[in-house]
Amino acid sequence: MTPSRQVPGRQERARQRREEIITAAGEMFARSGYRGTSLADVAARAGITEPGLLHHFGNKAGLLLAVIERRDLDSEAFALELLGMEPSGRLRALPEFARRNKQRAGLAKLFTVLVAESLEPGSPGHEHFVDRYRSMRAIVAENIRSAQAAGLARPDVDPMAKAIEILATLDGLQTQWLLDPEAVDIVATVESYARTLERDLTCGLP
Amino acid sequence: MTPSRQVPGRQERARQRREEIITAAGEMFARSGYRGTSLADVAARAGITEPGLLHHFGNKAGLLLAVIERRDLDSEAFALELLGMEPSGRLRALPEFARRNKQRAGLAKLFTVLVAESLEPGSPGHEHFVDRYRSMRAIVAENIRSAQAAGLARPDVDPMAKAIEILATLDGLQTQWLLDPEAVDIVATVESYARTLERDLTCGLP
DNA sequence: GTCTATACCGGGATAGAC
DNA sequence: GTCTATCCCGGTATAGAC
Repeated sequence: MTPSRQVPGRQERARQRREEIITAAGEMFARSGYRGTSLADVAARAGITEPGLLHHFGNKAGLLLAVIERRDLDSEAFALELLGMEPSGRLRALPEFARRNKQRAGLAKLFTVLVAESLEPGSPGHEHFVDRYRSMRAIVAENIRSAQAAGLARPDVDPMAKAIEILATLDGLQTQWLLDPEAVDIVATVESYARTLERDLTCGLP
Repeated sequence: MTPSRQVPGRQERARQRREEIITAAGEMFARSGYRGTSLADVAARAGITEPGLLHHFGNKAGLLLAVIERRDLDSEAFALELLGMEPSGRLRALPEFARRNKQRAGLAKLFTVLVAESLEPGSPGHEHFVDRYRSMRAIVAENIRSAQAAGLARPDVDPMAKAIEILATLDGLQTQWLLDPEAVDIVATVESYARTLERDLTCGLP
C-alpha cells in the first residue's frame, strides 16, 4: 500500500518539479520562441541542470508538448466558462477575455509565437494547432448556429465562415497588441470589435 | 570613366547574385523561420558558400533585413495599386489581394513567421515591423476617413479602431489558412469578410 | 567576389555515479 | 531524481589565398 499523506510524497514532489519546469519553459518560449530557446536557458531558470530537465521530458520536443498541453488546459477552462453563460451574454464576455489576457500577456505571446513556429507541416506542434483551430472553429460556429436558431443572429450568415473570421480577428488584434502595446489598446479594440460583431450579426434583423 | 554596357558589368552581376541569395533566404525563412534557418541552409540553396554569403550581407541579421526590405517593396507596390483605385472599389479589391497572395504563399508565410519572431523588443526585425504596422494602420484609417467624408461609411466608426480591426482580420485569416489550407479557403473567407465590412460600414446609412 | 580552412561557441543528448 | 562529465554536432563568423 502507498499511503497518501499530508507531506508531499515522492511522486507529488516530482509533479511539482515538472510544473515548475513547464512554467519556466513557457516563459522562455514566449520570449524567444521554441527554436530560440535552449534547454540550458530553461534549466537555468528552473534551477535544474540540463540532464535533470531531460529526465522529465525525454527531449526538447517533449518539453514543448508539455508546455502546449498546459496552455490548453487554461484556454479550455475559459471556453467552458463561456459556454456556461447565456448565449446572449457571450459577446459581452469578449472584452473580459481580453482584460484577463492582458494580465497574462506571456500566455498570449506564447500562443502567438508557437502557432507561427508550427505553420510548417512536420514541425513539432503542427498537428496539435491544426486540431485545436478546427475544434475552436467548430465550437464558435455551433454558437452562431444556436444564436440563429434563437433569432439572435441573421440567418444568412455562414456560421463557419463567421467563426473563422471571429477567431482571425481576435488573433490578429492580439498580435498587433503584443508587437506594439503603446499603439494598440487590446481591451478597447476588442470591445469595439464586440460591438462590430453584434451589429453585424443583427443588422437588418426584424 | 566607367562605361555602361550591354553585357552585365561587375556591379550588375553582384547585384543579381545578391537578389538570388535574398530569394533563397526568403524561402528558407518562410519555412523554418529566421532562427530555424542556418546560413548553411541559405548558402546551399543559393549555390554559394557561407563566407561568400556573408561577404554580401555582413552577418545573419543583415541578411534578414535585406529579406524584409525586399518583401516590403512588394507590399508597397500593392498598396500603391490599391490607392490608385476608386475609393468605392477598394473593398472589392480585397479578394483579388487574397487570390494573388495564394499564388505566392511563401511570401505570406514569410511575413507571418517573421512578425511572430519579431514580437520581442530587441529582436532584429522588431523596430521594422512596429513601424510598418503603424504606417499600415494610418493608411487604412485615412481611407476610412475619406470614405466617411464621401458619405460611403457611417460617420460613427472610429477610423483607427476599424483600421486595427481590418488588418487584424486579414492577418488572422492568413494564419489560419497557412496552418490548415484544407480547412480554410482564403479567397472565400476574404470575400466573405469584404461583404461583412461593407455591411458594417454602411449598416443603417441613409 | 568567391573560395578553403579553421576558430570557436553553443546546441541537444547520453553515460554513469550518487 | 539529480548531478558531473562528456560527446558530437552544427552554428556563426573570420583569416587569408586566389
